[in-house]
Amino acid sequence: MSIKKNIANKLRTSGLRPTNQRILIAKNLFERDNTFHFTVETLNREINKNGNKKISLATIYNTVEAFKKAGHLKKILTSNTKSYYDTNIRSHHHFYDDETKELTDIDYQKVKLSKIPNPPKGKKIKNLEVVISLQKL
Amino acid sequence: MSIKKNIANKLRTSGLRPTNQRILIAKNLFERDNTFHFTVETLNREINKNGNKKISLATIYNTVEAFKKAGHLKKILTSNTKSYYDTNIRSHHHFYDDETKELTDIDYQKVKLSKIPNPPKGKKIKNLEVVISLQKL
DNA sequence: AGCTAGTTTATAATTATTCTAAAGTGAGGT
DNA sequence: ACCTCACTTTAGAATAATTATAAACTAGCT
Repeated sequence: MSIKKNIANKLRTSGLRPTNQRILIAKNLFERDNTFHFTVETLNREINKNGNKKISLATIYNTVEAFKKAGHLKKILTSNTKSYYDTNIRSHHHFYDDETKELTDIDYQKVKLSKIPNPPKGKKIKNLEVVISLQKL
Repeated sequence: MSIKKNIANKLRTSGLRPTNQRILIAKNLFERDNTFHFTVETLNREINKNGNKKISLATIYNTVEAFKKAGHLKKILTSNTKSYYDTNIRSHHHFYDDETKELTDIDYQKVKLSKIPNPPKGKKIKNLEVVISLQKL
């Protein structure tokens, strides 16, 4: 099956109509060897770089949000004012370099929590993330 | 010594000239029984609520940033597009309720990490924070 | 092929933050 | 107490990130 058909099916099973824009964005996000950390801005740049037909920024915002809702993307915690997303949706942790604003994954097995608190009543834990902020030596 | 004098000295020793605005903001932030989680918006509302003379938003931004630099405030990690600050500067962790955008402290001893990664070379760890995102049961 | 609800688009609107440059003020010296 | 001046504050403009609007487009039916 072609990549395009493959992606289209993935979208369909997520309840998302496989439009050309969504397929193109999905191809850019998910057909990668490594996980991808991005903002709407960098994703847009990436798409244009590959010589594709330009996609409206609003569509990129909508699509990224739709992919997040469908569970294909995760929002990353930062102390920044713009939103970062991650194609790695497994529970995992990050280094965050405050100077360069660069995010890198931390290997899952490199962090071990021996104790975590109970959630407040009426709530359950949706996600647990460790962020280690870095600075120059 | 009066509260005002006390705050003025704290500011002076941080290299910040104790202006009326800074003293008023500091009073609102640090003369509390509990730690305070806030955004510039909520802080501004708080100040106005107490019947004080209005402070320019730009000043609040400047002051909060200056207090952060001086080590009196910490920026909190969220998946939000606006900046949250915390008057609790000790290393500690948070619950973050994605629906209500509410932040609460997690008792330091309620989280234990038994393993953390080495920082990348050339970098050292500035801060480590665990954020537990919550959702409705 | 035609219909329709879901999608995309350019653009406007909104929100959060930073910049600017003029007016105000704390603190040291007189 | 008064001067001076570097540091602050201020209103408003500028910028940046995101969301809303409403007209045009299109995937997936029949």
